[in-house]
Amino acid sequence: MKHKSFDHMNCSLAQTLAVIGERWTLLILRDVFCGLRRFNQFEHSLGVSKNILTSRLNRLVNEGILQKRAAADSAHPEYVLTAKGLDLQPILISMTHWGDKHRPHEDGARVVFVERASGQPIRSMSAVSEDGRMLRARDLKARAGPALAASQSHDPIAETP
Amino acid sequence: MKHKSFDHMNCSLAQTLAVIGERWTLLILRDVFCGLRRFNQFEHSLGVSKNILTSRLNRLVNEGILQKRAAADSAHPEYVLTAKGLDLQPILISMTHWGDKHRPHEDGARVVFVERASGQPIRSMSAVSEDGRMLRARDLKARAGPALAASQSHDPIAETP
DNA sequence: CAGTATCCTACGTGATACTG
DNA sequence: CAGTATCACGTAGGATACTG
Repeated sequence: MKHKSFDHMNCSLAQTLAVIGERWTLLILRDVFCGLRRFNQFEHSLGVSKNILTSRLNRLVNEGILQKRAAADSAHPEYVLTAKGLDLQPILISMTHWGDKHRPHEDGARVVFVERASGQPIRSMSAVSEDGRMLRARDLKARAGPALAASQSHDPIAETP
Repeated sequence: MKHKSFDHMNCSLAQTLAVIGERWTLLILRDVFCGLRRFNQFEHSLGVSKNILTSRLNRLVNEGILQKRAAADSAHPEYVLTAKGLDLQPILISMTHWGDKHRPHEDGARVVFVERASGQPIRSMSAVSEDGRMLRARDLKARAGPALAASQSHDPIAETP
């Protein structure tokens, strides 16, 4: 009667959740994306217990999302994103945009993602067609890929209100 | 000594996690995006207990992400996405893309998102500049917005490996 | 500072029986 | 079919003391 694992599900979303689906994990990653690197910093930023933080960091290292290494200037270890971890950024940004829009702060945006070179804010996250047009949710359709044999393909969002 | 709630955090990502951060919630939403609408369908698709499913669906309805209504053709209730729910799509797609890339199935993609009109697959999710260029993770920077008063703005991903 | 090591709680979860 | 209602269980989570 253990908790069911998502690992066995043949679903890319479930696979992702199996890795970053625990409560604190995405908040830790947010901090890493914001430039925090040390155990100490995470602990104070999040107010999370040491044992949980340890466990989550180890998990992320084992999954190849973070790399643990000795910092250049000090003897203290630090955690930095791998390429695999950097690839999580669209997820983080999408969630941040959604929270900003649908659970807004009265003073406005809490964080703004800008292009490093120009300082200009990015567009809100959206699906984009091959030739670069922004697509709304109902312009899309999910189709079963080669790894999903005989699954009936429902029409994703036909006639939503 | 309760579990800490994320609600009070002044962070858009935490706000989002407070709503959709529980284990089953995103999988339920995936099913809704894939066209499932009825209690029965979710139950069989996910293999989740009725009580959990009930609780999650109620939560999503209360948050304004799903709308519960009587189906046109039958007396059975059905759950459909609201506009607020449809806005979650970039999150779902981002997570699906990540899972497909970093925990791949040997046969290839499990699901492909295509443009409804053309049938052509969409681009992989990415941040996009105001003038439409795709931006990589390290091209971006997070800046504190108006609602984040005196928070020190670390440099997000300076010199990651 | 960066963890380990304990101990404890309660929430998320699961199985199943029951109901309109 | 679409839930409610119980009951039981384990894991995430939390607090704190301790260590190299």
